Amino acid sequence: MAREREFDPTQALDQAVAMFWERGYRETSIQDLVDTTGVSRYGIYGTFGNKRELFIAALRRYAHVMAVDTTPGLFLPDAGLRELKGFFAAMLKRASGPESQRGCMICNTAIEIAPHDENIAAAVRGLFDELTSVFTTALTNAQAASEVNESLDPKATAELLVGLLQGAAVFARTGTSKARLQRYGDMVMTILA
Amino acid sequence: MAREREFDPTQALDQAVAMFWERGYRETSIQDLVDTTGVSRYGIYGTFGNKRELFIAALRRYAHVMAVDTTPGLFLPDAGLRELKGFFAAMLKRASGPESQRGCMICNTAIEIAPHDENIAAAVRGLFDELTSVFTTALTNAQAASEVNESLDPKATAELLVGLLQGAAVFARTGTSKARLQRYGDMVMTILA
DNA sequence: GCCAAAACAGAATATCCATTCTGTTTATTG
DNA sequence: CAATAAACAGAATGGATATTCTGTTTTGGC
Repeated sequence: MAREREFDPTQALDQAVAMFWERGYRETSIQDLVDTTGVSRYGIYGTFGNKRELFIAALRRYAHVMAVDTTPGLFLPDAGLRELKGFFAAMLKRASGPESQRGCMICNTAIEIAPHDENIAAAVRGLFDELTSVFTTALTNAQAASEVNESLDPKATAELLVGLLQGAAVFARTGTSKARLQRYGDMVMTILA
Repeated sequence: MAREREFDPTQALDQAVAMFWERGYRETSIQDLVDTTGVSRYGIYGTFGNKRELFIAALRRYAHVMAVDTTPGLFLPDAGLRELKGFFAAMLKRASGPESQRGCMICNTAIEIAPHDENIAAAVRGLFDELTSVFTTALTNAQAASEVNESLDPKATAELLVGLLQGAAVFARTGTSKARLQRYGDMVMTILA
């Protein structure tokens, strides 16, 4: 017995993800979100609480969409070199495309907010840990299949790969050329051989 | 024939570097700089122009101090694996210390400002290029001395190392443990062998 | 059709910020 | 010592921002 909501919260959240991802937290105002999503201030505050909570929801949504959208196979227990390659290829393809300047929202958040907000820092570390864990599994499987150099410690190598991914995200955000990013991706696979 | 300046511009710039490095551009106000440096608004605007110009001066100063302070030998034409190792060790030591949350000012700038300011993006790319060039020289020398795997392409490997350094900077900014950063540094050297 | 609950648009509030302006102080030059 | 050029402290300006508040509109149940 009330007026019904005029917007779809998930769609609005996705639009917020796009804005926060591209411009960062500080550079995205509530007014920007109102203008872009068409959602009223009332709707935003009523649905998401405040700007900080909306940002955290957007970060979670980003991580989830990224995991599911690109190479879902990587997150299965039998993932191997194929899925690892696919994941890096997908990330670098995105980093070479028209949305390249967005980089990686987790990386951007790590730099912009993590040092000033311990909760967000912990969330970012948690996301890095999850990725490390998934990479470790894939590397272990790949070594069992003799697809990856067996002298590499899987966990330490997984941590290195997460670092390499962050490096690529930084490069993407500065407008690094497609050729260079491609060379970078090739080198990542080379060191695993 | 006038009143003399009450502050040392270089010292003030170094204090500005510390603030911008730690908090970023947006989160550092002119008032913060006035309070911390003790320099009047008049002095800041008269000496450095405006906030953006001051930031660019601080970024240049940072890059210069970093190059000179840590492992100056790396920037000489006969640098080799020893200097490369020394540089990474120095960077990771800093990333493990009390100022770890600062990360790397170039990396922070790449994320926070480069996508919205093409001049700064170009400056950041230029700094990455310089580092890549220095790493390439060191890797070439190291290969000639059989200290580094000779099947690795020096330039592509140098670009990978710059990416690894950015990855470490991102980790540092999220409060990653000392042990993990140490393991990361060890892995970097492992892949060169 | 009427009422109450909830959503809407946008005004109001209280800060904060970069930059400029004003009046004052200081030191050098003549 | 007087004049002046430049530096200082801090007020003023103009604009932006997150959040709250107000008055209006909508809708489902009676």
